[in-house]
Amino acid sequence: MNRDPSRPSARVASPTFSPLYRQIKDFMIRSLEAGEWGPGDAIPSEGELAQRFNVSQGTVRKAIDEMASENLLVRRQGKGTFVASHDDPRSFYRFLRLVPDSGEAVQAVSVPLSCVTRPAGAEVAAALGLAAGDPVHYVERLLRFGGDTVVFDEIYLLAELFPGLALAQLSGGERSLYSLFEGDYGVRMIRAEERLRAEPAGAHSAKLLGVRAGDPLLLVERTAYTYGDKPVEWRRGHYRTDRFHYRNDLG
Amino acid sequence: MNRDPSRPSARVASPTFSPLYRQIKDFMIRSLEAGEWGPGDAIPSEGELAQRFNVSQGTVRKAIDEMASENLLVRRQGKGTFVASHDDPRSFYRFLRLVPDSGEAVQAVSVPLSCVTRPAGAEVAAALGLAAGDPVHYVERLLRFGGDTVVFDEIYLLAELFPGLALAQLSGGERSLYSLFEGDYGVRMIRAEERLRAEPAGAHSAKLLGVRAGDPLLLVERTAYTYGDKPVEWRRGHYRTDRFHYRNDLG
DNA sequence: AAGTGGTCTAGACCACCGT
DNA sequence: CGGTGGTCTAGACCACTTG
Repeated sequence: MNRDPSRPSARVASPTFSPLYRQIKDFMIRSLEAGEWGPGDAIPSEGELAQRFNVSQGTVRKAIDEMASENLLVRRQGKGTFVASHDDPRSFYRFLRLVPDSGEAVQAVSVPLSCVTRPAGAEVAAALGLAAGDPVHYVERLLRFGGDTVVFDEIYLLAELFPGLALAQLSGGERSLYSLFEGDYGVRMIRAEERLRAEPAGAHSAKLLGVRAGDPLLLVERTAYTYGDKPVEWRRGHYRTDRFHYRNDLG
Repeated sequence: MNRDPSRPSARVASPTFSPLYRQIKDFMIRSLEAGEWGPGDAIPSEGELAQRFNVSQGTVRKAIDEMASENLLVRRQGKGTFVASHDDPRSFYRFLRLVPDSGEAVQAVSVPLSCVTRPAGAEVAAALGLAAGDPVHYVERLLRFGGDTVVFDEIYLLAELFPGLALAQLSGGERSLYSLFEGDYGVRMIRAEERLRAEPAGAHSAKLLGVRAGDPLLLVERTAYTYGDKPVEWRRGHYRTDRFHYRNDLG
């Protein structure tokens, strides 16, 4: 990694200075982005990476530490370090904050209703960094928790990243959508921003969720990003919150 | 810190094993809890702590790293490490996720309406770990953003921790409540859990927020904790979300 | 037993901050 | 300038997992 053996602390002389471990981290993120290591795979051991980059193990360690804290990698003592995957139950509920008011968590089941490709409207285009009219997939689906229909989602996806997406493939049922996107299209959701509001139920939402039009619903708008902070999905979720609530921890 | 100089990696032989840096962290948290270092104060330098605990600087560093990532301490390069404070603008908005839909953040102003002491109801007692009937302070207040009244809060506080709390002291205006609690009563809020729902506005909320009864509001119930995960505050916030929204990042 | 991540040390130098 | 945190090294040993 551009090191001069004669000066242990030498760094790349560059206008945009950054510490060694961060350069290594960036390099590794680029490797993830390029698909060199796929979700669930083990990456090389710390020792091997240290040799490869010609730095000490502690420096590699610090790079991996940061990536693990950003949920890009998962460390498992005695086994190795692995690329995070939405299949892993550990990171399964990272993007679903809805929990039942009382009692144990029930498995969420996704019920896709429709899937079409159409030109993006102004709002969707802005959220996804597209021009109005660019093609997006539009998916409607419900989320059920043991018989209760709790969420109605309207989901917009960059069409170019999900070629041929159709209703049939979305019927994974218990598999999360992000797990499916990751496995079938190699698109990994890294982080998301959500905006929450209260809204009166529209006629369509009310019917699907079994409430009266005008009843209060929790509106959750989400933009999800892959590597490189590229927005890939925008969704509008309508949540029924009489028996479930959205849980958030302020650390 | 119970080390044996003849064995560099020696640890305390104890049934509840934990690494050295974690023991040091726990010790420092107890020091914070005991008020040895107050909010805003500088703690001793890494080198001095290393000497005091008879460990290497790297070990102290790792303890401090964790505490900094939990927002208990704040590092400032070249200056030192400081006890986090709600006065610090950096951690000012850590517990307020409400932001205007568009445009820049406006300073929030707190308008206290009432402050009384009364016995806790069942729900409040459960949230605060009290017996029903134990005394709590009950505070009503509004949150205004540049003329807009956006939030109506009903706040319950452990009475024993805030002796003599009265309406007059709450009129800090631009100071956050948590900053006031920390400065006037030495009670520092460390973390909080929130539960979000949509609710129809009640008559009281509707009047205060300038909406019609039955209009959808965002209901935010929060339990806030001090050191030792001790619940200290429970509040129910009614948020008007037509021009503001609750922002959440899923990392 | 071999391989991995996790902890700990001792010491060096760098970057930033105040005086 | 001296003091602080920030980076980096080289090497040791511990704890966990697998064969």
